[in-house]
Amino acid sequence: MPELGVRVGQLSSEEQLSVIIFPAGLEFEQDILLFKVPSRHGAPHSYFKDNRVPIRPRPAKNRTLQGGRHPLPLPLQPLVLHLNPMETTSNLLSQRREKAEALAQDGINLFSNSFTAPQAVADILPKGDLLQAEAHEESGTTYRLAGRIMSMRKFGKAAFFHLQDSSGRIQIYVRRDTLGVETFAHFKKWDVGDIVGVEGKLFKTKVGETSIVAREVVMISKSMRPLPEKFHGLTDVETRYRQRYLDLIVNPATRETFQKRVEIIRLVREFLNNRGFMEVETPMMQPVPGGATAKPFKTHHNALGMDLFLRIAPELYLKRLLVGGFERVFEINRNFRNEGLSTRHNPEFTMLEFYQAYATYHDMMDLTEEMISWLAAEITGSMELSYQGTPVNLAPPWRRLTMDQALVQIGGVDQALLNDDAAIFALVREKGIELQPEAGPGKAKTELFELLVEEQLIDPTFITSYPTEVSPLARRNEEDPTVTDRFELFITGREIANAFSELNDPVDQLQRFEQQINERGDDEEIHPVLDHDYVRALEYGMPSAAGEGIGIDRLVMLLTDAPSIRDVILFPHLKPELREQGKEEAQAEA
RNA sequence: GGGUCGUUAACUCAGCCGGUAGAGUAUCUGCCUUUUAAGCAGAGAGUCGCGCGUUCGAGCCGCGCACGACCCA
Repeated sequence: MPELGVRVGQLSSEEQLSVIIFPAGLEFEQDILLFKVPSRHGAPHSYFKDNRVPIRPRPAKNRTLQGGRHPLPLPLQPLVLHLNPMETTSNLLSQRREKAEALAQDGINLFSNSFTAPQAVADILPKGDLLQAEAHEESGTTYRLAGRIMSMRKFGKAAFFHLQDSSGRIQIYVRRDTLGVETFAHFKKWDVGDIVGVEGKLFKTKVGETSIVAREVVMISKSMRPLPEKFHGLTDVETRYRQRYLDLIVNPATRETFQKRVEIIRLVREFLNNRGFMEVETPMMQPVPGGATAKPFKTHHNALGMDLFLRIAPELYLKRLLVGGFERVFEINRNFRNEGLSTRHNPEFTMLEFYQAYATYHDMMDLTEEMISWLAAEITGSMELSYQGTPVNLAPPWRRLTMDQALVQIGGVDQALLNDDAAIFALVREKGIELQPEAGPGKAKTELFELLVEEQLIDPTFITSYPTEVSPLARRNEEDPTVTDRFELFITGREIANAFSELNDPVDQLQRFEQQINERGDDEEIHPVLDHDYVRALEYGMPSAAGEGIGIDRLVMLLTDAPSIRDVILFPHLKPELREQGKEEAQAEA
């Protein structure tokens, strides 16, 4: 077996990178060449197509491969292969391109802008409507539809396809003797995935499917890529998240989920507007990230020469509006937290916050119960639903427990321990929870609650009387200052809402901010900075008030039975996938 | 951050003990004017995620990396 040398040669054309293969040590007069597409990874990839032995030269210009490793059955005589780039790159994409070019050469506009004002499929085909038309017979008015071809059954001189628009799907019947020979010939180059316009009358097929027999068909946008398979669809979750447009095209359930999401947010606005709340917009970029304890994203404003933070909560701005005299305000917008990702956490998520003057957290509980049970009925048609196989009953009234009651009744903690700080710390250690040294008994109780109780709260449950220690912005309870007038709402073991009677005593607020900073001051990532302006605002006087935050994404998950927050966010954050980028660029170059 | 699993044709997936990469759909060619997972006949299509190693030989074994899913922290 001869030794072989492989050398990366020069581009023989714009599209071909040639690789010269020659038996090492042999004299030869003619280059032996080989081909294939340049890779964007730097190293050209090539292989010897005839015998399928891969050769992978490195970017390093010359490299000798050991003979024994690569038993290439190369002839000792020089060999010249001429490979046509069109042949070697033949694939689905180029086939579509060729088809499109053929249509274009026949004068067909592949991206026509002239088919306007179509009707909606749903207007023609209301659900359950049985058409009056007799089978096999055209009747009624002419309809005009536009949408994407989702399936295609071609015959020699006729075809059926399904057209999908944002409202639904309808079958279209195409015949050569209706369209004319020329148009039908063009039509036969249409593919699943193309966006087209159709005009024609209704009829019923043999098996009774209401369809439209096309009198006219127009190409609106030629698709250059094949859609995922019709039967199994697109199931790869990574592709579904990265290429959400594809997911939306082929998976009706995805479309429904996001339609429901939009509807939920619309209904929330309606609910609050009807109760006199006004929607406001407060800064997403804040010089002092406040209103929650979380790691913020940092950015920089060049002209002002200052760092800004994407907000972790709108709370402090909304309460400034209470000071300003807007007595009922709400905001639905994104919050950003620079923390881990999970099935329940996305770095940006949508939060509803609302504030009502002259109200208490008890009013918020009533309002929340009413709003969410109403939403469920509107969206799912029932207050009893199933989340990931677990039945959940949202019908009011909802259970209300203090944290201590929940620890005893659900967590199985001995009532006697609750007023004994030492015993609580002992139990925490016994459960293997690690606490910061400065953590007090309130923090310890909260940790126990999260461990022992939280995930068992399936049906909606308000947990009240949160320790003051873990509630820096909430008003103290007037009878027991160690707890606050606060609740969190849990459904399916997850926190859905957090609300409290607002702290409006500027002296108390300043002290709590200072205490927070003393505890967290060394944590640069949390950036605890005292918001002096907020304290100043309180000094002017803020009405007594209650406020609440509801995680919209988690609420949508609940009402759409979505297992992951990524299923209810159109474009969830993913790490960039280099391989895909490479493919795209290679294709763009080709 | 740790563990488990996954990554093979455009899509959905097989691939045994390490021995020339397979199917269905999609695509292409031919036939086909009521089909609907249309049908019949034929054909083409692969960087087996990436890299290194072991081996005469790696989709398969080892190590590392990337991306994703789930669980844990």
